[in-house]
Amino acid sequence: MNNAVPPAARKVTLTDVARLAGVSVATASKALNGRKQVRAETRARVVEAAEQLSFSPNELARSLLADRTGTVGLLTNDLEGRFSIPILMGAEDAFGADSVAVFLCDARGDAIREKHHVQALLSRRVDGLIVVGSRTDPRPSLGRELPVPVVYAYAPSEDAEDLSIVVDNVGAGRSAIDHLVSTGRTRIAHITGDPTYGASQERARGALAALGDHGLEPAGEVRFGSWTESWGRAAAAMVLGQHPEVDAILCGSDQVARGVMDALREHGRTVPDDVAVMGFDNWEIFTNGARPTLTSVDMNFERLGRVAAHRLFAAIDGEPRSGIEALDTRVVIRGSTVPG
Amino acid sequence: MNNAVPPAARKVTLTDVARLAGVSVATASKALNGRKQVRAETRARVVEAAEQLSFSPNELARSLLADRTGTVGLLTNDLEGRFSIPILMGAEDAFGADSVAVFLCDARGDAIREKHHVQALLSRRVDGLIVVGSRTDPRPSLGRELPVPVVYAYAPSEDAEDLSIVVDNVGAGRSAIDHLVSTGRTRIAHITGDPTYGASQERARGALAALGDHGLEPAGEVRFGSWTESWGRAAAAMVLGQHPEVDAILCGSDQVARGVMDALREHGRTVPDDVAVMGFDNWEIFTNGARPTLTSVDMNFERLGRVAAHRLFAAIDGEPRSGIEALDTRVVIRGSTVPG
DNA sequence: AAAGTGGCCGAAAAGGTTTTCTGCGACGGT
DNA sequence: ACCGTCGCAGAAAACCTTTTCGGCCACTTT
Repeated sequence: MNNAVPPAARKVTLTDVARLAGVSVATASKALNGRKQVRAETRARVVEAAEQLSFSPNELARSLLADRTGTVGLLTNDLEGRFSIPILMGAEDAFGADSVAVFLCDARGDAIREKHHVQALLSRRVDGLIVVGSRTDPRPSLGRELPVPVVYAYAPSEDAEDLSIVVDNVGAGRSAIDHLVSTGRTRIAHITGDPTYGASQERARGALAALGDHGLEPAGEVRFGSWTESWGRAAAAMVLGQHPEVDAILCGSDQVARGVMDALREHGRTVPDDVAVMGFDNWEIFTNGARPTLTSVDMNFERLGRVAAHRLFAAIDGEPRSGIEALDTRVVIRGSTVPG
Repeated sequence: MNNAVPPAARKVTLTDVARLAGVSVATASKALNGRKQVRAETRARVVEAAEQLSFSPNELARSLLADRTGTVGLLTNDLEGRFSIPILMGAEDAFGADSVAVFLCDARGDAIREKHHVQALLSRRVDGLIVVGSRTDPRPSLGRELPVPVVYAYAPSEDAEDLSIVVDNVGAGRSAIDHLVSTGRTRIAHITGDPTYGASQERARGALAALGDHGLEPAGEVRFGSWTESWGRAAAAMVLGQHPEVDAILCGSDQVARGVMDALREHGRTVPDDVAVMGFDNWEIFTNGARPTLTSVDMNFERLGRVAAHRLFAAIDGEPRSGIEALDTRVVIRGSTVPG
């Protein structure tokens, strides 16, 4: 009947344990940490005392000596965002395994606030930082002179000496086209989102390159707009008007794809038989709600977070890297490109 | 040309500052902390020395003395979830203002992992905890004997002695009906999600109560299913078959509402002229993508996070509360209930 | 029996900061 | 000229843990 959560973990210190066990603090410390310099019987007494008092060592004091705190800072810029969260989960996952705690900060895209947070994290002596961007476009470096390693995730640092882990958007565009072509499509249009986003440009570049490799011409220019369903509807209507022969539409995001599918249905085209549709991001609330369910390119954000965390570990352990590491993506095939 | 981020923040300690300023560490400390026991000229010298070395005080050492660390733990159970994130943002927001850092932990719904995380947080001497649930249903308490205050957010604790901040789902159901009735609707159906969720039950209860208050009968039984678009489509078809006179459908979530709107369009009913549609959660990617845009009940999650953070502050400062505090919701009116 | 060996434990320092208390010099008042 | 006061600076303790080093004892070896 011992409580898992101690009644008074507050003030109980190693000194108390030592006193109860009738030994010195030094011995108590060694006993609890498995050092070899202590007799089995003594160790048992100390362990029992510690349990009885539900002793929990003060990590602050421990960190002060070790100058390793076992904490890292996770600096994000859009906590509400579609991208930060899975990355954050992956990182939390990779860290959480061992005894690392994660400080979460949201700078909300404000450079001032970001500097402030970095300072606060440094004063808490984090062992490292992961900086998560909200767009794939390069972002300013935190600087080379930080006392701890930094890994940039999703949005790369402008400084090539920093280490950045990003998604291969060009490759994602290529693999999307490859998939569509492999299902026999040849008259492919591309409707995407905000042209100021690096992601839309890179995906389009990859898609066009792959079309070229297959000896195909795109069905009309790439259509940039916004990352919304309504743009998808509008653009799809335009494509159907100008290129009625179209047999596949690659969409810059799942939301755009939803709009496109709506418009296709209203124009009497069936998916995937008349026209195949495909999105990016594999946001399941969109892909699985669609009729038919939506094929999409998964950006593997969680893996990105995990990789970033591992690279940070390596850097903390003295194995720094630099440059941009692009992770590949994966096509998740559903009903919108291959029949039922 | 001084770098905002110091070249060697790593090892510079108060002792270094004191030496450079030609004073003792005690005086340096007092100078930097604005204590009154130091001459203005001396203070200036210390401050200058600190800046020159870009000194950043070691919070660990400081916390060790103060037994306030200025950190709190945020324990969530679905980091990917729709609910945790805004709550987390609100909390981060409320904390971040001052100099509080947030430890983020995701227990992934596993009680063992949760205990583990609590222990880890306590050993890092957090000043308090916020526990965010993934469903509105009550969850087991962490126990009364924790050495720090705890606030439960979204999912209340089973122990009434704990303090829980939740959303008023019953009130949300009522206000939804009130809105529909105020737009002249009288034949109202309710299609909602998973019946095992407290949220669906409570919203339904509130909706039925409000209907009664207005002297109205619901158009058929409440239809429970799942929180998906496809359920919305299926249920809407059933409602139209059995109650063709229906002039409004209240949906248990925005996703369900999207499905319902799809089905209505396919059955030739226009929204909102023939049938008004309304959702819960005000998830903007769904509400704004819909045609017409979707009226929804906003659960004010961010405010919930902020309130939880403030209550935690109060508790840390010695003003604990207990019981369940329900926050009200707010109807966001869009095109699906009132013509554009 | 003296010297050496090994096992076990405790004293003390270290880590960086804040706070309390003591001390020292200058100054005003008588 | 002496005493008390005041302003300012420094020494030291405190927070909690880990680690190094020295010491003690019992035992083995010659």
